[in-house]
Amino acid sequence: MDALELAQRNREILRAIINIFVDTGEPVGSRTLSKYTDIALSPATIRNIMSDLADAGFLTKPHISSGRLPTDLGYRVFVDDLMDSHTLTSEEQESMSLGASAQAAQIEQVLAQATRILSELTNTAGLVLLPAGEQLHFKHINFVKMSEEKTLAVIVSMSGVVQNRVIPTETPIDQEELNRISNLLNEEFSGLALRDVREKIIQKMAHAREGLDTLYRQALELSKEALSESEVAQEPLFVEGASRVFSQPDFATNAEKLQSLYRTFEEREKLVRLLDKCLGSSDITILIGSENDFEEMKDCSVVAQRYYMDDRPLGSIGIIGPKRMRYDRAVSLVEWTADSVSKFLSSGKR
Amino acid sequence: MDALELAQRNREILRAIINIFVDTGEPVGSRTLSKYTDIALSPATIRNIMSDLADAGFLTKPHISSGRLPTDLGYRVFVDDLMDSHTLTSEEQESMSLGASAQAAQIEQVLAQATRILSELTNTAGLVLLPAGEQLHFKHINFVKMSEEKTLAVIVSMSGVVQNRVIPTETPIDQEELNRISNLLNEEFSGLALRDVREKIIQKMAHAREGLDTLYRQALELSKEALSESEVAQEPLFVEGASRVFSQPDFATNAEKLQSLYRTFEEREKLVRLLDKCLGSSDITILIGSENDFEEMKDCSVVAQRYYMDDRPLGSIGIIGPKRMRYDRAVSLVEWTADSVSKFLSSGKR
DNA sequence: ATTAGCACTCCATGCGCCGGAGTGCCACAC
DNA sequence: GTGTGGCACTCCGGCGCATGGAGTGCTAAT
Repeated sequence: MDALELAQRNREILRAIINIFVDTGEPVGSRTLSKYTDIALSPATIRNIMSDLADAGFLTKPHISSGRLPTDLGYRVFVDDLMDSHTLTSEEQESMSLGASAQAAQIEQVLAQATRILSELTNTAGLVLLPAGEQLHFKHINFVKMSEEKTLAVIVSMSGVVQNRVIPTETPIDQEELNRISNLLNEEFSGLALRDVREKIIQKMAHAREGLDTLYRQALELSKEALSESEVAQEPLFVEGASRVFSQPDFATNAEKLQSLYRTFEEREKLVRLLDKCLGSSDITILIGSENDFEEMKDCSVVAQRYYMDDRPLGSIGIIGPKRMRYDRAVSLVEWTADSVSKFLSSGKR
Repeated sequence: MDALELAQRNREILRAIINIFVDTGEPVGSRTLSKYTDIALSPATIRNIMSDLADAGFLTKPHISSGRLPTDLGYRVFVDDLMDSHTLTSEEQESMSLGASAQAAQIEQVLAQATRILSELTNTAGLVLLPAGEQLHFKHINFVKMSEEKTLAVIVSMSGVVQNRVIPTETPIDQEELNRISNLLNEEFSGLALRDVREKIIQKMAHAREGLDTLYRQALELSKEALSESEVAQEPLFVEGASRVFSQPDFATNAEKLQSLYRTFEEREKLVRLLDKCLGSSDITILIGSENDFEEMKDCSVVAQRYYMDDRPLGSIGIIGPKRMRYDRAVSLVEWTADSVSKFLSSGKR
């Protein structure tokens, strides 16, 4: 029998073991299994099967004479093949309704709220990657003279994300002129992807070096600076409820791991990378344990999904929690959240 | 002998005990004290003095037969009267130089960087309260039409803080008109404190209900919404290096306390309140243990100081760490940081 | 007033013991 | 050959106990 096409019975047992382990956190023994499930087999038989499953790499045991628990691979086949799909209670669905209060809110606040709720419902850390870089489309730009040497650029994207950047200016430009420049740019670039705007600007600047009037050249100069890719000011990620992960019994014991986990959450950079990976796939992404490539998160899993504005993917939203989690619930809730957010952001406005 | 005017010798011993305890984290015994300090007294004598200091409320002991450690009150007299002032190394001073790279940065980034460095140098959590509310002065406002029902207001303050807010609009206003409104407001209100702007608007609206032309009335209407106090969108606080606090040996053992500490740092609201309290005093503020009124932070101390822009206090910057900290260093570093930031923000621009 | 000495307390550590849970394997039954 | 009962073995975790070290408080002597 091939490892991947397990006999139905073996699959059943693997499923039961994972369900119990997720519930209790204790390694599962053969007696427990024969007693507390409807599997009509003796412990001895179950032991044999468990041994097979262990040989196939789906189960492991912390000590030579203890019960079994799933490996990353075990979890993987579980989520891929064995998992029941979880249906959300109507309460759960309702608590995610981004109604009323969100109506007059900025996109950031809506996303933050959705993430907070997601974190609460799953008892894990909620994450959301904000629209940035490639995903942004130009809506409006505005320059404010802060001092003789500094100009502030405020860029509003179609999705409602606002970015600011300070631009050092060698020759002072007065506010009047800045206003005219803003108008010029707003007419010309409205609706384009930021990257296209960048390209266009560079093209124009290269194309007609002198032919343009000074105002227009200044406009290009400024906007090039304002839109430069490097060093985005905004933090592109919100994290909500990280403490929920820290206090999971799976971690709370191990001070070492705990610390590197803190730091990972604090630096955020690795979290960004994980969510960014999810942004690449239209399906829900599940990364189990070492499947995310960060050593210090090898006991964590990520479940994340893209959200959209009018069918254009903007960013991703999801959770990170202990490997031992209710994947069925997590998947449903993340999907539901991403859906709710997408609906909210898209034209119908719910 | 009054408790508050201790004999010089007793003060010396209290100082020594606190210094040693801060160093080692272990309760200090009489033998240690007579051995490792230049106090020329026998352990027995020291025991008597320690007993006096304990009676006066400056020392306590975790167990009946263990060494002594300072109470909150003990720390208090220490920082008020006994502490040597710490002089920063030139390295420390230099690492806080907010030079070059910060030149083209927004105020938020400068503050964040200063806080990060402060956190590193003190090995505690760095906090900074951003300018908000009362502290902000109107520089520039700008409206962007997001959709038929939503207008985005972008408010830039003199200090360079940018705030956004979404305003629901019942009757759509087109961008042209919004631009004119922006210009109107910018001319009228430039330089005023936001609160004064608010007041002025309300006055004007009450004063001449009908006499005004529609554009002007719309302008007032919109700006009133945009400047409304309630629910500031921005998070008014940055926290850097919170993990440094979590991993202090003083906490790492106690899972209970640790958890409520996580949450406190995550909610941030209490931290905001603490820093806000510091904003009220021109002196450096030190809150030891229960002196901050939050149960879950009774093992933490706060050291914070205001920072200024051109002699106007904008916000406060400081640290929060375990009660058992090097107060002398903390004070010097916080003062130095607040100073550096103030200098940076003020007219000379360093 | 200071100090030496002594009895006492308390904590942390190490050790041995034991019970419980579980495995692996062997031999037996169907 | 597939499933099962039985048995020996392993390992963890909790408990009791002894021990040593650090430190105090008190008393009596200087």
